[in-house]
Amino acid sequence: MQNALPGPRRYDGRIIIHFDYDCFYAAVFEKENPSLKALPFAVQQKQIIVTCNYEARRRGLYKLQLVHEARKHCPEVIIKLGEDLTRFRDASKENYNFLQGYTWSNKVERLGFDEVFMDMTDIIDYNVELLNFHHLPTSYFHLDRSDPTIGFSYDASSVVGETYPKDCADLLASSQPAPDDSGDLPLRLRLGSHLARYLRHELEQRGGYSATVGISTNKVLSKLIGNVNKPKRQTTLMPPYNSNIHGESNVNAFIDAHDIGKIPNIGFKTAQKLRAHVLGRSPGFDTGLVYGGTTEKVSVKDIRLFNGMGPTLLRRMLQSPGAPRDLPEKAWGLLNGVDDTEVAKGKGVPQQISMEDSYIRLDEMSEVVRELQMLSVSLIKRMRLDLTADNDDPDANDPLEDTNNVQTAARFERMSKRKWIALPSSLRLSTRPRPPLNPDGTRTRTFARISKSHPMPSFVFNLAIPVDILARRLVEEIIMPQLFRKLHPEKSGWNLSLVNVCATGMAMRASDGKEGVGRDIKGMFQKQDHLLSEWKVEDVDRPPSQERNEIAETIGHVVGAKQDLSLIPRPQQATELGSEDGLGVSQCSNVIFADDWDNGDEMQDASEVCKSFTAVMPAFAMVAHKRFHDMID
DNA sequence: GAGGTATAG
DNA sequence: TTTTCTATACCTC
Repeated sequence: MQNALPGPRRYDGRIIIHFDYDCFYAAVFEKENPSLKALPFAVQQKQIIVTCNYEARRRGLYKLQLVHEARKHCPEVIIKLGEDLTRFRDASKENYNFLQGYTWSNKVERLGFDEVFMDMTDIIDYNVELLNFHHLPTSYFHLDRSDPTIGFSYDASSVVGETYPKDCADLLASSQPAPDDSGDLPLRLRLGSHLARYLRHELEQRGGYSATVGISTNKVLSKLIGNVNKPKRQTTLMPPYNSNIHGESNVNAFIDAHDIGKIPNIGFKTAQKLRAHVLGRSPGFDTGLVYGGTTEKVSVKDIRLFNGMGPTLLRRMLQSPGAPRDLPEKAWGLLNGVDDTEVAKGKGVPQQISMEDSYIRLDEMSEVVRELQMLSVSLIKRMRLDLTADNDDPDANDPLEDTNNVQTAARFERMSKRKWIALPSSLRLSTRPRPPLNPDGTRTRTFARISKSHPMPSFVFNLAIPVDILARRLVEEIIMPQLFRKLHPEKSGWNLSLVNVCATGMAMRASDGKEGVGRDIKGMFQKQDHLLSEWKVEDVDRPPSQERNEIAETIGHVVGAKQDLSLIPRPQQATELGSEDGLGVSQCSNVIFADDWDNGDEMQDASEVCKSFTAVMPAFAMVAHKRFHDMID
């Protein structure tokens, strides 16, 4: 009588496994230094503890705690700085690739650095077909269709690991389809639990990462059910998934008990609207430091069974300009444990790459330039890492890092073998201005970002130029004059609490096998050097020649991009120009030039960099450089 | 595409 | 939501 609407239709034909690596950041450090495992250990970014191991949690520390509070509470705590995400990103990618190797469908999706969804439906179905129902306890799980020796032995007569509910009588109904759920869901979940246990074990053997795992039929259920037993445990959500004459479904029982704010994809805004409706007033939102502490408790059940609740009422509540069109339907599904979203297939390259830093005070031009330079260096390095592949083996992403500015012949050779597999079409600068104080002296806090975009200049795709040369050129020619200036037209008066640079709009490049345009990069560069001298006498705005287009394409020119300055600043060939007056070296960062990038161990001294740079700069670059100094001086 | 919001870890 | 450093999806223009 209370349940006005039947709820959205279930589809439980999939088996989805959700992995959540236990205190991932801490685990990465612990792998580097195993002695940390036995100690209370935490990872810090800025003034907060972003995660800590279970030894630290046992002593009362928790995620997102302020560092000084953590130290006060537990003076023995070991703390490491984790603002540079490189090691976490690398470990995450390694784990991801490892798990990806077990899927047949390539439906493997990463959520943040420490979570992975896998759709194992095809593997489970295959193994169900091969099952001998007379010998379930001595079954063999096949991980490979073509090689029957690859797999593991398991007991298919029972689920492995924890279950929800705890004391369910799985089983025995093994050969008979359960009357409450269509077909063989109990059996398939059981196989899912064994597959999960195996992968968890492999993950830990391989890389030392333990995981908390959930097994169910969709993303939201498998993610939530994993949380029931943490850490180093797995939990399977057991049937019945549909309510029947004997009682409520395990899905409703499980989901109903959650606070609305704990349901994935129901974020703060949506949760507040839902709370407001069942409370009949606006729910208090609390600015205290305790995370998730003081929001008023409204459970999924309170909302699901609220008078008149259903997609129609949700439409009235949640439909607003800017909101996703299908949010009401989605939300109604989530309240009922229904989630039809697919596990995304592995894409190979990210959609965007960004680097950012936050600041207590950043209000001077010269400091902004320095920070942007550092962020740009990191960004270009990451682009090289994540958006290029080895020419011979496009899948092998050997981490070629440029740890210094030296352009050695050996490094050049390795670089020449790399080619771009995707190109970002756009460069975006975002800032978070610290809000000015109100007339009454208070400060309205806002965390909104503002941003401007510009086409990504093709010169950043030149793999033969040291990263910080490219970064400096990017800052001087694009980021400062084109982007920063538009965000903050005044020379002073602003104060930034955050700066972010982002490469976005990845365009995949044809993986043209052996005949690829990028096969002879070295030769092309020489050809391009020749073009440089030709260019000097040309008007910069003149349309590029056909030949220049080919070169630009070779080293990664984006079709449609306006600027086509794909040039290599070769000191020997550059136009001799007078240096600018009144330039402080401090305003130019520490750029080191290779005299000859085929024999780059002989370096020019790092002093007088700005002077040297302008001296060797082609004419077109001078314009931008001059404008840059006009701006910051 | 450009700029913003919402959500996630 | 606020504290970090990201990433994705989706909205309007």
